[in-house]
Amino acid sequence: MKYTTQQRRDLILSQVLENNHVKVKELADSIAVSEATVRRDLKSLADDNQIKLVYGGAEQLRISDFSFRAKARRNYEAKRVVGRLAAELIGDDEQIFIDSGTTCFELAPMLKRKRGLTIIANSSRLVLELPDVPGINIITLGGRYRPDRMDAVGPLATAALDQLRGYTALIGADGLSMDFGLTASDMESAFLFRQAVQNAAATWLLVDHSKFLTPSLFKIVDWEAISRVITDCPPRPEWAEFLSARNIEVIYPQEAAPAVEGPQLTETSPPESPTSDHSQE
Amino acid sequence: MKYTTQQRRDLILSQVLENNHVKVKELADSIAVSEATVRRDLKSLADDNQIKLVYGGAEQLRISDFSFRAKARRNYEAKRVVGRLAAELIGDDEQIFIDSGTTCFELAPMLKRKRGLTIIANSSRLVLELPDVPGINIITLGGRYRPDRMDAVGPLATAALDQLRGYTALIGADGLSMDFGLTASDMESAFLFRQAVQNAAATWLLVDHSKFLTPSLFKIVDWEAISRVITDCPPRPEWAEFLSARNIEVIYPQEAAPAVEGPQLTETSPPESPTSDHSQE
DNA sequence: AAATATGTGATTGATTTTGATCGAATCGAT
DNA sequence: ATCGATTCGATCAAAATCAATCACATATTT
Repeated sequence: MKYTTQQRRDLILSQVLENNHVKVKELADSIAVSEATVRRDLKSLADDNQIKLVYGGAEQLRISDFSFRAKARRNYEAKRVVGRLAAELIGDDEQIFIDSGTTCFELAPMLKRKRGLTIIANSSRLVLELPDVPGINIITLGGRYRPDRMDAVGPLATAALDQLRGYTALIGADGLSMDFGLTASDMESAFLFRQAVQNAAATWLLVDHSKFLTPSLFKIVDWEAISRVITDCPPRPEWAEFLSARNIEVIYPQEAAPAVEGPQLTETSPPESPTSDHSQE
Repeated sequence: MKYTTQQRRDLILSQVLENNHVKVKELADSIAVSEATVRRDLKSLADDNQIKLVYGGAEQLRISDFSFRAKARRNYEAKRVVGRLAAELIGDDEQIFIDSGTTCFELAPMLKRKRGLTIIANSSRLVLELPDVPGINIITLGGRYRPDRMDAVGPLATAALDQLRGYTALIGADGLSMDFGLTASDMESAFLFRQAVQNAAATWLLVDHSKFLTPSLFKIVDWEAISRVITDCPPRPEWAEFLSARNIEVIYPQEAAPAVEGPQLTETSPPESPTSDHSQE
């Protein structure tokens, strides 16, 4: 597999962020390029103040938004698949709320072609990622800003949300439980998203398959509030039955992998993703 | 499968937007056209500022706030001086509102040492620049987000501001006029800052000397609302008299030269002798 | 139908990136 | 401090990619 320079550097950067430390030798080995190239890449990243060079390799510079970036890299491809599916279901001239999690974050770049879209968000990181095109209106929620998560929560955020109705809420969840509903590991996010869902005209749940395994601490909402689940592979039979019994539509990729990026899906290795050749959906 | 040129370019563009980068080879392979054609398409898209070319392919272009940077560069040193002066006047455990202009922006990095500070802001740009230290609480105002200015305005912002009182408002202005008061070139900012000033316990005006010359279009507030003016050099006599008559405290660097056009103050401590022989401008 | 315009693919020379080599610098252990 | 083993940085040839050009096919206009 050959990468462009940018792709390779991006890959190296995520390696640095994931593990704190990388070695030139290991990188050269894992990406199948020469050590000279790896050194050039590391030098370039260091010049951009993205990493810090150390003897034998490199390590990350600051811990500031490490947690988010590390989280975002986890199941990255699965989240992208979910994001793309969700984007396809969003029409022009709609109003949507997007939560501040990493899954919904992947949705942002896919919205560049929409027109007349209104996006409500409490995450600065998401807003920065949103396209700056005339057709898209962005509404941010204020509130207590949390630098590590780059989002706003608290009474002010809730109050702002209370001024808004009729949108479609797109939320992720850290965990799912049949009897306890959607859960998050962060209390304030959970509270805010609950409010967002309650005011929404409809709510879609965006989760990758890993979320079906591990429930989290704080409840967001019950299953009654959910009208659609968008995920990256077909749910297990018991989940399919559970969701269908509650009249919740489940959406996942229809076995057609987009032509250009078939081999990318191997990272998380979801159950049988047939790498078909060029087939349009 | 045959595409028209436009269809092909749309397809390529969405590939670039969805994946972060694409390679010429893969695109040529996937769409079944020659690499020359793909390069022409990429070039065309790049000419339209839709993507960025990189060696081996293309990637989506990063959001750049060029306009903001260009503006911030103007009178940069003067703004830094004003920012530092203002920071020195802010005690621990205070609450301040900071406006979204470039002058107040320079204040942000100077607040690292403060403890228990609460900062209210409507500018993402500013919030990103604020130090991420435990002692500082940040409150953002939501509202209609303007990507070019990276701030939030409109009814939601005003409503959020109405929940807050008792803070000190630090605002800049694009222009000053003795009879018309503080003015801004942007209507929505002017409206929001007026609200901020009206709810504030005290208001400080942060301006560099150039603002005393040119009034702008939209009025923010009258001089009655201002309790302090922080600037980079002593005001001209008529302004000094005007401000003193209104009981407005004027603050400027002690060792600063009288108001002159052009020569910027040196970064740390300007020398007492303002007559640098090669005063070039 | 002829002429024109536009788009495509192949070729060629220029440019960029990569990999290998070698001396210099750095680290760890004696 | 000295030695041995890595690692680094610079240099250069090879490989990959790019930009320009030309010939040909297709669509559009006259």
